[in-house]
Amino acid sequence: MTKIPLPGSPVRGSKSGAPVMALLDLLGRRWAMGVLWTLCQGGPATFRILQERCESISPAVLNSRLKELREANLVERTTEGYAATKLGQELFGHLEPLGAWAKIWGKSLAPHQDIV
Amino acid sequence: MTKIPLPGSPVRGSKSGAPVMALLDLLGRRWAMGVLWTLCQGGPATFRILQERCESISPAVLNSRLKELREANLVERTTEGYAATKLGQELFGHLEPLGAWAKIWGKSLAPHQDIV
DNA sequence: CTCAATGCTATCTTTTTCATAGCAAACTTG
DNA sequence: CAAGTTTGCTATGAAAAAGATAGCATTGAG
Repeated sequence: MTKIPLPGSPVRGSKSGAPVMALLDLLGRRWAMGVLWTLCQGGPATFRILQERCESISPAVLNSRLKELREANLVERTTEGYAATKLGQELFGHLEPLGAWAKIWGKSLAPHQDIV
Repeated sequence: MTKIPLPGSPVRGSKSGAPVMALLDLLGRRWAMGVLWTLCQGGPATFRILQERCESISPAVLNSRLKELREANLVERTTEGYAATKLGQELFGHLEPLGAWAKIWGKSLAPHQDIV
C-alpha cells in the first residue's frame, strides 16, 4: 500500500519529516487538494457524489486519497458521507485564498496565450 | 512532454480550466510546491544547489518542475540562477502560513503516533 | 589545453495514476 | 421477502509520472 506522509517520519523532501514537508507531500498528490476543496466547497458527499464532483477521478485514486486524508485527520466519515474535519476546514481556510489569487495569476498569464 | 496546466484550458478536475483548478493541478505535482518553497525560503539557486536543497529530487523531475513553474510565470532565471518571480513570491505568501499550521496539525496527530 | 563545475539529457526501474469492470452489502419496492 | 438500485469499494491491465544513476556538452578558470 502507498505510504501515507505524516509529520514525524521521513517524507519526500525531508529526512526529518518536518511537518510542512509532510503536508506538502500529502497535498502534492493528484487530487489531494481537489478532494479537500470540493468537500469544503460543496459540503459532505458520498463516495459517488464526490466522484461526480471531481469530474474525472478514478475510484481507486479517490479511495486512496480519502484514506490518506482520513489518516491525516483532515477528512472523516459522517452520516452524510465524507466530510472535512474541523482541521480539514482550517486547512482549507488557508487554501481558499488561492482561488482568488489564481484568477489574478490567470490574467497575468493571459497576454501570452490569449484566453478567450 | 508533460502537459503544463495553465488556466483557460482543460486540466484535471475541470473541463473549463478554472484558474484555481489549473493551479491545484500545477501545484499538485511532486516537488512543485517544494521547489517554490525552497526558492523563496533560501533565495535564488543554481540547478545543482536546488537539487541539494531538495535532498532527494532527481534532475529529470527538477527540470520538469522548473519548466512548468517558469511557464506559469512563478519562477525565472536570473544571473544568480533560478529565482521566484514576483508572482511566485506572492503565491508563496499564501502558502507560507501552511508552515505554522502544519505544526499544529502535527501536534493534533501526535497522540495517535507518538512523535519523538 | 586541462580540469572542475554547471545544466541538463538518457535510460531503466519503480510508483502512481487512469480507465474500466464488477462485486458485496445496504436500501427500496412491490 | 425476492428483485432491482444505489453505494462503496476492489481488481486488473495499461499508461504516465517519478526515482536513481550515468554521463555528456558547455562554460569558465587556471
